[in-house]
Amino acid sequence: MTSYDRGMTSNRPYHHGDLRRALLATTAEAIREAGPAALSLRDLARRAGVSHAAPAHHFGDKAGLLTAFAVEGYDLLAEELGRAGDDLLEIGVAYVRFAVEHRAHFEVMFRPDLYRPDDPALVAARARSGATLHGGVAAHPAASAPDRDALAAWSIVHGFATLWLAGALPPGVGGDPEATARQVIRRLFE
Amino acid sequence: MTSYDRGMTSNRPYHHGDLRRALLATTAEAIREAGPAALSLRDLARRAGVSHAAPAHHFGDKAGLLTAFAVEGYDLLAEELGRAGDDLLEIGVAYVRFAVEHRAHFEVMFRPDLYRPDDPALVAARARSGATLHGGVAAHPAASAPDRDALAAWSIVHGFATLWLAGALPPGVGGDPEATARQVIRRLFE
DNA sequence: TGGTGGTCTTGTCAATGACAAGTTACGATC
DNA sequence: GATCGTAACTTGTCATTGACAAGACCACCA
Repeated sequence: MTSYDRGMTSNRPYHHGDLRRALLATTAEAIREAGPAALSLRDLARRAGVSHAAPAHHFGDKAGLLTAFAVEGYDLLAEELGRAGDDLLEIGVAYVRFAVEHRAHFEVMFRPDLYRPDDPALVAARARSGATLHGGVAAHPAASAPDRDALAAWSIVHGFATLWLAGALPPGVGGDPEATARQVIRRLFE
Repeated sequence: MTSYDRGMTSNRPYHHGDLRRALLATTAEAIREAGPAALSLRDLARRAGVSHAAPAHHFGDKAGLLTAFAVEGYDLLAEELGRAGDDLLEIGVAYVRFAVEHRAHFEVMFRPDLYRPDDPALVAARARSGATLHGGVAAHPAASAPDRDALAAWSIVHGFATLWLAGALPPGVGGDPEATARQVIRRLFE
């Protein structure tokens, strides 16, 4: 029970302290529970224990909040991809793992109608994670046509992750997305 | 200019005649303009020239409308995939073409949080298009591991289509999604 | 100590989804 | 071709939401 969980008549301080960060965390939680379509600024405010207009102060409007959320997602993705090293297979697996573990971020990132895709911070963050992915492809020994290979690799991991998150895969596909993804990606290298 | 384009004080008949179909068509139009997030039942009603509560009569609620819209999408997809014949490459191209030409349907179909994925009509329609896709993979000569190959093929075309629709691909990727998709899919068969 | 600006609140408005209750007209049956 | 059942559509209403305006609070620094 943190300070911003208290009711409004309590001794909760007027200033939250770190409302912006708290709202982004709560956004992930709310989206995980009911999808991005059901996200409500007022619900976020209630969860954070602040007034209904507090979120707008930090993000302007709903699109502003989701823009910041997408930036956070692209930064996280770049970090995870970088951690995967130079092996293209492992980078692909890391991409799928990111989608599964940070599904809320992933679901917003590729829905540009929900935020402002032209926002400078967003463009920069997207470029960073794009460079990381493309770098992994270029380092791959079998890269005869880097551009096309990068697109094929990105497509297959993105498609798998998307279908997994949408629950569109048949029940036969087992419970471990990473292991299944590894099988599928390997198909590209045979 | 059909009868339901007239204002409410005109001689527009009380009964629309084919409101259900008209609403589904208008749904595609509205989603193409502003994405599924901005879809409004009342806006659909205004476009169709009926009262704000008319859509609910045919579809129950917003999720009901989108369920019917997704069913329509899966039926269309099965039809287009069937038309592509037995060649796996052409089936994949047809999948991408469907996503681009019917982007509104495609964007709803893979967003189960927007509708009722358990609806019997939807389950049936999804099974139909799934069978068509899987059948194409089984007919492919190089299918050594049909399940994994089907998943890889579905992933790569779905991923490409999704990235294309999201505008996530770098500007270098040209203006013709079908031709680009063909290159990418071929990568699976080399 | 006094101000200055960022943080947050209260109040309000138009728009929306959902629901209830009433009205209109189609079509089957006699 | 009159009657009646029922489907199609309307009007009215309510709680919720996003956005905005105006003001209250408070940390920080001169």
